[in-house]
Amino acid sequence: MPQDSPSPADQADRFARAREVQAVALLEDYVEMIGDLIAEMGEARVADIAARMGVAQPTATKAIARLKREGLATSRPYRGVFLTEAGAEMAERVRARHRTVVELLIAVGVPAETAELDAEGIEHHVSDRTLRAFEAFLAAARH
Amino acid sequence: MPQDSPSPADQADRFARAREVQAVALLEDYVEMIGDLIAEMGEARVADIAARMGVAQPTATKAIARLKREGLATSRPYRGVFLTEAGAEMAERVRARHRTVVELLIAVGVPAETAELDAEGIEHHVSDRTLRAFEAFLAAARH
DNA sequence: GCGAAGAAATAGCCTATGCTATATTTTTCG
DNA sequence: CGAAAAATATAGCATAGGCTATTTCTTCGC
Repeated sequence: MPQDSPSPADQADRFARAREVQAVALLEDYVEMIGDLIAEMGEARVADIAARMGVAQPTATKAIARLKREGLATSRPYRGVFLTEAGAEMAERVRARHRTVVELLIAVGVPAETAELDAEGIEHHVSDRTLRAFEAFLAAARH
Repeated sequence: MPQDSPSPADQADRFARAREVQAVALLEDYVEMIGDLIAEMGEARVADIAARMGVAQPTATKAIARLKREGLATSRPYRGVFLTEAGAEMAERVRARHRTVVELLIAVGVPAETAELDAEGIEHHVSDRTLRAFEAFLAAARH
């Protein structure tokens, strides 16, 4: 039997947090990818964004509209997509977190390929507190 | 520059997998919770399920309808909810995975409370391969 | 400079997951 | 036993995120 079963309210809070995280996860993925595309190719086109996200082009267009609504990106019709300052900041944070999660997984014995695959979903749920613990663990592991 | 940047197709596959995972995550959460409720209280009522999930009662009813559609649970109007064999099996698997994820997080230095909070979202993205790595790591850590 | 090709936007549809408000059924108790 | 209370179901709505089909705009090449 679990000796520390949480109260229903606590548990509800946990699920509520997981739901909130999930709501921003997509934004994070798009923002990071747009940052990648700009870094690699000089610009982020809707078609490339859609291809990398593995979605149809109108789906990407709709997501970009949401990014604009949330102040993370800008774009003009038939032109490329750009990140706002807030968007670029988010992209950098997400990229760093992704790297740390992959490294942590590898450090505890997950094969590199699997680590990449699982990190894509896991990273969004890694809180700042947990991220710091991961960094400390990795620093210690590196002596 | 990232020396191992994945092909757009590979990356799209990763996102596709993350999306699939997310689609079953809710089912897993409900099934696990229904299992908990039956174990603790002898039965799982819609109102209790809703309270623990932190959602309105009709939302829980709708989710239960989906569980029934997917062959994971059964129920009759105005009566409790029960798990099918498949549902019970899923509940056990999810519960074990949850425990392992929490333990792993704690083992790498995450505070217990934070571990519980983050595990709620992380667990769904932990593949079998990664779960086995976690178990091996924990076994080694315990000597 | 103009027509074809390509890229992006728009229209319209679907499912999942939330919600509130309201009906219905069951349970409880005076 | 019958009415009030509690539990559950249903109706109806919203948003997010998918899709295909179609329109509109830009770009390219002759």
